[in-house]
Amino acid sequence: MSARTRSLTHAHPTEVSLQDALDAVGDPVRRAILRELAGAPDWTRACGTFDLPVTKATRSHHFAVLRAAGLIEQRDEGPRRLNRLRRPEFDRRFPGLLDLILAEPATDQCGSA
Amino acid sequence: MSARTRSLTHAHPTEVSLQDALDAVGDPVRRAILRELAGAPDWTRACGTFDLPVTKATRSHHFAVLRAAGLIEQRDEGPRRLNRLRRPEFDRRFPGLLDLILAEPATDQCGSA
DNA sequence: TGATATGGTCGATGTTTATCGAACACTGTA
DNA sequence: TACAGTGTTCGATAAACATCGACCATATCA
Repeated sequence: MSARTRSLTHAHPTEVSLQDALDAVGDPVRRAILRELAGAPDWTRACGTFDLPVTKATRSHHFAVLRAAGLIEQRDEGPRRLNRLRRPEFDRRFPGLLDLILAEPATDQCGSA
Repeated sequence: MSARTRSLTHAHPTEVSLQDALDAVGDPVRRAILRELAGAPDWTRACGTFDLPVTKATRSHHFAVLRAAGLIEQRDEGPRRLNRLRRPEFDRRFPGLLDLILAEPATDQCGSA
């Protein structure tokens, strides 16, 4: 993680388009991340601790998309990168959307195996 | 329109997955259709009357996706195919989602030009 | 019957994107 | 310093999918 990369993890977009939000939420792996994140206190889950059927390269990609969409926030804690669901912020911008995602039952493919 | 095709336009799916709903709503052209449809009484708009930046082949494809997702219903009226937004049904299945789409401002690209 | 209008189907094309392995960067520890 | 653990970046690949032109089917009207 370079200094440049680290600074980007803290910055979250001021205004996210509906298109970006729907794209972010349109992937089942990313929805699994959101559900798993919603079930834990803030800043307790590192990226590598999620139960996902993809390699760490793909995993890193999905976290970047969620970050760009304003759905999560990240903070470096030693070698790991801890996550927080930006629930109130996202709810204010897109009321009801996150509730739909979190209400979705987890599949065999993505998480809760 | 064959008899087979016509019967399919009336049938709408009993249970739509969140994935299908998000896919359907993830395209800007389809969101433009939904917004335009929401601004008119039921069964007053034929497929060809929508202001869309695509050819009729693509248009027909988008209407089929919306139908499969349970977002619209279609009925043949002579040579045209009239549409109805299945708003109460969709709202009951995915509360808040359609509201987000309809609240989105129309772009230059898709509709309300 | 022919002409016109509406809409669907088919095959091809281009773009987007999810995915992976490999290499790299950083942190913490022995 | 060396090593192990965590996460990102890069290049390549494959699968979806939005798009189009061309053709087909149906309905209405002259």
